[in-house]
Amino acid sequence: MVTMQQVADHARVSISTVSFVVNDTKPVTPETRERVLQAIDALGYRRNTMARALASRRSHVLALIYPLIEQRNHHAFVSAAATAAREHGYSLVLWPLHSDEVSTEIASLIQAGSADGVLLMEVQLEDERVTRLREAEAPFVLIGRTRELDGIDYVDIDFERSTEMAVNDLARLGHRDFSLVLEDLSETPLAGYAPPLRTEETFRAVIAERGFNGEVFRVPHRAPEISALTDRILREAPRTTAIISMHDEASLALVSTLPHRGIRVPQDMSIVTIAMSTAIAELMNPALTSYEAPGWELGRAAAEALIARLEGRDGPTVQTLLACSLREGQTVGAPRASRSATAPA
Amino acid sequence: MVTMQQVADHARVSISTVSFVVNDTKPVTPETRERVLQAIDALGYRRNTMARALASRRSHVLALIYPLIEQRNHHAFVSAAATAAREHGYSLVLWPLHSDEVSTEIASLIQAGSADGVLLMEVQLEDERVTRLREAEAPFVLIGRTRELDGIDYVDIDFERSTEMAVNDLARLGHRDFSLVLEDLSETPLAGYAPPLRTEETFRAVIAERGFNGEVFRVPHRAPEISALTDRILREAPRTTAIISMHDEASLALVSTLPHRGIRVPQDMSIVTIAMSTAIAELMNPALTSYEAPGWELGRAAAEALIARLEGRDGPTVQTLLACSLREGQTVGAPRASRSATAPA
DNA sequence: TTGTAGGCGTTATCAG
DNA sequence: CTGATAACGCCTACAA
Repeated sequence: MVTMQQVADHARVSISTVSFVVNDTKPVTPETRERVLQAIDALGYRRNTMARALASRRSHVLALIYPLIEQRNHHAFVSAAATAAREHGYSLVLWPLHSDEVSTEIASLIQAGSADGVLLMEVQLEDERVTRLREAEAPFVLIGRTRELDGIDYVDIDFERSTEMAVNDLARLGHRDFSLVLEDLSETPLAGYAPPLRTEETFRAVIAERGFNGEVFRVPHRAPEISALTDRILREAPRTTAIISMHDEASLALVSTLPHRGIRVPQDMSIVTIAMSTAIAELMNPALTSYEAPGWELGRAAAEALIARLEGRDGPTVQTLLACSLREGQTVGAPRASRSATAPA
Repeated sequence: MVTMQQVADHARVSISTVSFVVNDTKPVTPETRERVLQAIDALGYRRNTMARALASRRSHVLALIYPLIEQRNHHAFVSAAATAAREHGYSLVLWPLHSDEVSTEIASLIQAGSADGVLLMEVQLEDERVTRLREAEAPFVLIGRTRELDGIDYVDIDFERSTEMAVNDLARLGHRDFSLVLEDLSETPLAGYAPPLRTEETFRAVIAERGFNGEVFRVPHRAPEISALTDRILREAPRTTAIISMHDEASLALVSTLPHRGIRVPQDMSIVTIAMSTAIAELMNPALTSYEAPGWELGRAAAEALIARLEGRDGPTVQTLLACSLREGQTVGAPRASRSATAPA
């Protein structure tokens, strides 16, 4: 391993001069700088990450804490965060965390100096991890939102706006009778997960405001309930002409099952999904129209917000909301003029 | 921040003694140990990661290098690797790497002491990154296999065996006429990606050995080609009664398109997919029968192999192959006794 | 503009 | 079994 001292010797300067040019922290004459640079090049010097971290008290590591639930598509998000981090000279470590370790592990991560800051995903409305992070005075950025948001940095999907867009886009085509499909997380560790709650709330508000009809279906993550959904909607909300779904599995099931009930998509029923991975939506036949989650942008925004916080401790609170963007598919059309109840097969 | 020295003072021992109990590196009298432990507890001491790394010359970090291609489902794999790492006192950092940075970045990662070892995924048959890693004498484990494997640690899916299983399972039901669908990566950065190559080779061998008929279809990752696949198979390999697919998008397209051609799945055509994310397979209607990739096991095995290599530099080469496991769906059945060509719609 | 020297918090070697 | 003490490689006042 090549050390700074060796570079200094080779360039016939002192070790601090090397440090100055490496970190660009103090002015150095062009000639000296050049000599140093050449020495660095000649010797193949790399400044030691750990020594730097120790001396500067900054690890240049961001920890991404995520639960091991893993049903969703966090891929774009994680990649984007890692990429952005690296572009800024940071690295991203994955910190899988079971719910029962939260209290102990989360503070120690920072106290041990393993990371400078924390990215927290799958945030719940009331989230113990946030409490712990504040207690530990750890710099952090949420991906998602807690209920209480005073002075908290976060980036999140704008579910409110996305839901509104979905209803409005469909209304523009003439739809008046909606069904909303959500994941029922009530019996899972994600019980307090905000997106379905926010979406439902917004849905009800928009529906009420515009005088539409809207039914809400909460569907757990179990095969039987998912399979039964199609018939359930046809039975319990027979007037439905448009389904808005935030339940990936249910969306797919609907698209592939409705035709078997004699209901054509989109002629007899429109379907849109919110925040689904487009990769999957596009694979369906017909391709699902979806409001795509801005995963990549969120990941980047989160990492950059955290770095900004780390580098300028004072800055204003970052509270970024990004709406989903419409990805046209083939599951949306105008409602049939005169369709009423359609009997299940 | 609480330091070892403070703990030592509090426990009225020397700093080295604290180190001995913290690291369990030398025998200490139960009483002294107890005093130290209590001091640690009382002060809330955490040993500083960076100082330890510097002094011990071991960062306890594993770097997961992955390309930004991202079409696959690496989630289980990454989570498992991160989890296993943490269980062993390591952490996993994500190191996104564009192909043009390979030569410079890969060595510096180790030389800078940012990580002790490297996990490399999406390995190609000839992979420059492997060359670089060897040059840098960086400890590494592949997820995947290069052509040359002497003394190289790797874990990989046993595509050969998985393919064989698929053909044999189908043959047992009476199938004799197969089509194999693969991703055509020839124009992509993954051109030398081994799985499709190994699978094709095995497929041809098994087919030949057992005297079956088999056609191979290479399908790029573009919508038109994927949509056209169904008709292409019906046209070019009309006798096919069973399709084996290692192309996720194509698998989905086949399942949802064949019925529109008057071909029922599985009565008229069986379909199995290899190495697809089960999560998706199960969403289809009918649910895809699939040979599921052991993502979680691979991730864990890879991390543990690397750690073993780091801790006992000498150990034997780890070369682990894990076959996919059958996940029954509803897309496989016996072939129709007397089906011949079926005309495209 | 450049150099000197004292940490940063641990580990690890050697005495005792 | 316990304690000094010298690294580890770099950063950063402070001095020159």
